[in-house]
Amino acid sequence: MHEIAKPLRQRYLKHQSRPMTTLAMKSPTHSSSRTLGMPTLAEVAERAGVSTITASRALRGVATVGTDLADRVRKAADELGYVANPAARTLASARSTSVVVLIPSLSNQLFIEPLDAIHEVMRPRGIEVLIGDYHYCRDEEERLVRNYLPYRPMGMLLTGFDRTEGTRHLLGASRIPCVHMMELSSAPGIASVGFSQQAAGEAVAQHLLQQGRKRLAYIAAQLDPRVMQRGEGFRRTLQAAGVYDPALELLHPLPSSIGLGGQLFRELLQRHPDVDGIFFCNDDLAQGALFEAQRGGIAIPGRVALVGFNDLPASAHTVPRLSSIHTPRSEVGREAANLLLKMLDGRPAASSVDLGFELRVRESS
Amino acid sequence: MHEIAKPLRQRYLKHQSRPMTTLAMKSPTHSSSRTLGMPTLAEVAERAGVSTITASRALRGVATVGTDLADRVRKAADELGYVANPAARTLASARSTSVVVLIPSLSNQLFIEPLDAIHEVMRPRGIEVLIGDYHYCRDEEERLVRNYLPYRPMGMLLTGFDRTEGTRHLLGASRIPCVHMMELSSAPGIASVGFSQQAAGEAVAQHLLQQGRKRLAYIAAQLDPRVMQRGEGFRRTLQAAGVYDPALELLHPLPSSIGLGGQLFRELLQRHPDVDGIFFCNDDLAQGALFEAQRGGIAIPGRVALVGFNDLPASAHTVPRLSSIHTPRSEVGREAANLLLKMLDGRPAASSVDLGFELRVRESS
DNA sequence: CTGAAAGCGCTTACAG
DNA sequence: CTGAAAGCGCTTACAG
Repeated sequence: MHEIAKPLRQRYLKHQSRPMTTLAMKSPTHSSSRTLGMPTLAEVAERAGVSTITASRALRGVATVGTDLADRVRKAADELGYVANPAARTLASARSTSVVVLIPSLSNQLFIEPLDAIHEVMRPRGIEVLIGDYHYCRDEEERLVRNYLPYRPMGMLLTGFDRTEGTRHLLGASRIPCVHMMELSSAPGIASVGFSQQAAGEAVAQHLLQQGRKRLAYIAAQLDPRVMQRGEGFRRTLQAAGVYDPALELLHPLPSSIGLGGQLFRELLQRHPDVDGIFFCNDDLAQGALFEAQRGGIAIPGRVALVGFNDLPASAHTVPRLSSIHTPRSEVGREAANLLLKMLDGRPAASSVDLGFELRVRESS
Repeated sequence: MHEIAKPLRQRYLKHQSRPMTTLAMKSPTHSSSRTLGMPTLAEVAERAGVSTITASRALRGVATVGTDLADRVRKAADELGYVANPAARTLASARSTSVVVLIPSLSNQLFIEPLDAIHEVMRPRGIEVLIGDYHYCRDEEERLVRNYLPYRPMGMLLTGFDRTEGTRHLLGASRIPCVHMMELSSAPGIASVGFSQQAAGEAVAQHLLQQGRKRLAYIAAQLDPRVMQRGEGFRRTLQAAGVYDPALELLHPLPSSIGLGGQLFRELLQRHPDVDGIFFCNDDLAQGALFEAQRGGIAIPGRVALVGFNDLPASAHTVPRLSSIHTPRSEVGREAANLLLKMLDGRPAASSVDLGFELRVRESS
């Protein structure tokens, strides 16, 4: 379609034909493609009657500039609608204003909330956030790190600790400050914000045990490190209580979903009709089980108690309402971002922030 | 402007005075804070025994470089682990490799899918995507545009057409190629990828009418332009059928949610017990109504038929399964990204891509 | 096909 | 407190 291609070409010509208007006396010969027609620092400086360095300092709020001069510069910048060119700034200062966030999946609602929260703290500070989705693949994470490193991000926000040696090495060599989200590390010098996945699994097991349940199952999907840690906590508690049965662990590698939850629930009950309590690694699985139970006339929690994880929005509303572990996902993002900012400022900061979790017992258990 | 010309000329002299030494003997005095310790193009060029321009061209795949030379350069770059400095590249070429995506809300699941799809097409091409969440606020969108413009993005992906005069003006003056998502425009020169929101509303009304329903309501929240367009299509069809009753429109300004859906459903039935069909502007509202009906013993679709919008993941699984308009959200993102890429390449492209929608009749209607 | 020159728009480092 | 000089690491524009 010509109607698109044409305008683009014409636009380019337009640029060439109006160089003087904005840029006072810049030599017209090469103001075409290299110049962007935007006011530069030099123009601001000229208008304010100061040098470019002074203008630069005034605009950055460097204290050494006299208030009167600074005012003049700011006024000139305003009048011109000046905004600093980030590329020039980054090149000259060898310091970018971006932060990279690496998450296992953009399509998993779970990571949107921290991501959103990170945006909320970074954007108002003029920091861009570059997002990397590595699709739960460590090699892809390494590739992302390699691709983003040249951008010299001020810092990185990573998910968990499970990465390749290569990634670890790249990150270490780059000396870029990193904060790890969702899991906790006690290692000194490793910044992390999250909660204990294992303790959460233990809490669910204890709760179910207290309800007098004995045949307890774990249904999980995706099987990332955090899912396994939850399972570990659950398992240990059952073992300690002497009711652990490995046959009641149903682990599926596919992403968790409502549909998969229903399916795994059916399979489990078919094979082990005596199961009386199930812990799901994520609420969507549990919700699927809930719907499936309703269709099959299986009483919840009468015959089987169900407990989910993450407390997704629907869980407080299903029939029956789903018991779940509420996880502080937005808080993790916000605090991780704040922690990174503190580290960048050289301000004192805890290296490990445990935000905890909360078991919300509702109607399904 | 003299203070600009001067330094430049002098810089030129400096360049001349240390042309060959390039990096091998970089004066150690200033390799501290300004230099990043990463290999530069000049180092690659030196190692390959060519000029920096040739190295630059070879690495960018510019055809004019001899294959032998190009190979040498690539080899040198590999050995050095060279990656171009994006800031320098952007500054020199006045062309960035970023694309800005502006969405009304990051916390609304609806916009994650297009965003994800955009990432999937842009990232592999080395294009960064900068995300702007304007919280359904036009003024905030304008602020975002103002803040992102200096980054000189190659293009912008916008949501819908409802924006301030200021935003429109900024965008127009910047001449940055834009693609609009979710809604369609027939205006020439305006690129859009989406579907007809109004037609979708009409389709729901027709479906409900065909089921013999007569007292039809519209329950909506958030009330963004697309929600209103759906309502408009719904309303018109009811009017044409002579069954429109304005009292059966329940519009709520808060974000849509499951909880709100349940509440509005209850209110509506209380005030108008004879309602026999409801169209919800989003599935979460409809799901909330479904749960509420179940709790209140209201037969669905026996007493009231329910139809949602967007076909969110849970809708195919609820009891009863929810009828809904399936919208091509990922496709919108993917096609919008592809369209933008085509425009940037000057390749022919349709200016308006209608991806349609699909009414999925399940058990609730 | 290849390169010497010039420059992109800033900031750092050094003086005064 | 202010500024002249130098440079960040690339690419464009012009020659040959």
